Amino acid sequence: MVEYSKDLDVIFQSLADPTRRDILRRLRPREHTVGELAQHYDLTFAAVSKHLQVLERARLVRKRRSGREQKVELSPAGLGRADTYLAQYRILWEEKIDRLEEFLKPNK
Amino acid sequence: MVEYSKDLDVIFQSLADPTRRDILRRLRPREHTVGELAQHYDLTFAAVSKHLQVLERARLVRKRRSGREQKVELSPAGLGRADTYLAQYRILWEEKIDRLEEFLKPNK
DNA sequence: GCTATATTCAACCATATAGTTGAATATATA
DNA sequence: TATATATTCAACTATATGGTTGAATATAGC
Repeated sequence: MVEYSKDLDVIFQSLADPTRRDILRRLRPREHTVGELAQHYDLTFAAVSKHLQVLERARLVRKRRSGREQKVELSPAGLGRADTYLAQYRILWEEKIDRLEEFLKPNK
Repeated sequence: MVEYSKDLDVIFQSLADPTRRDILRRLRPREHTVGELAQHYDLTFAAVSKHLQVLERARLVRKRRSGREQKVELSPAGLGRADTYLAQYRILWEEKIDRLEEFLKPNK
């Protein structure tokens, strides 16, 4: 009865947390190690590590080992999936905004 | 320390539930009453009503009373906000896909 | 091999969330 | 006004989530 798409559950759930969104923001320009990321938050290392696991399950980030560190980078998979989902609704709200602009336009 | 944006918390939290995404899908072509929506789910009326409250707080839907019914329709506000957020990352994953296409292209 | 550094795992706790049931409210109609 | 229909509210329950602490694992370097 419900179009059940577990991947969207996990992706949107991941995006619903401000610390996780902040991690994504930091990863935008470049990859970071887990430790580098952890420094910026008033949380335990373990808590940040768990946030990264959540982001990884959602395929919003990827990790790869580099010596004793783990390098974390953005992954386009999850972000693309979320974006594709919202694209279904994009026409709707763009058209509403168009109508608003039309309404605000003085004349012609 | 964290770019805290409560509206995105609420919007993505709303989108993380399959029943709520299904409700949005049903509202795409036209508005529905709460009762019409509730019919489609194996949940109590109250449960569906609560899902709608969550969607409303996220400004993903709007309700307006019409006699003893409540008409529910999509609201562009929340959807637009989520879409704008993801747009920051769109370049990233589109460029990754471009690179993939480039890689797959036979030659030239 | 021993020790330090980087990260994860396991167990636990508090709070939030999705669901229920039954009562309350709002409106339409006889 | 009384009754039926549509919806929400309140109280409660079970499970999920975000956090902690302390132990475990993996790798680097002496």
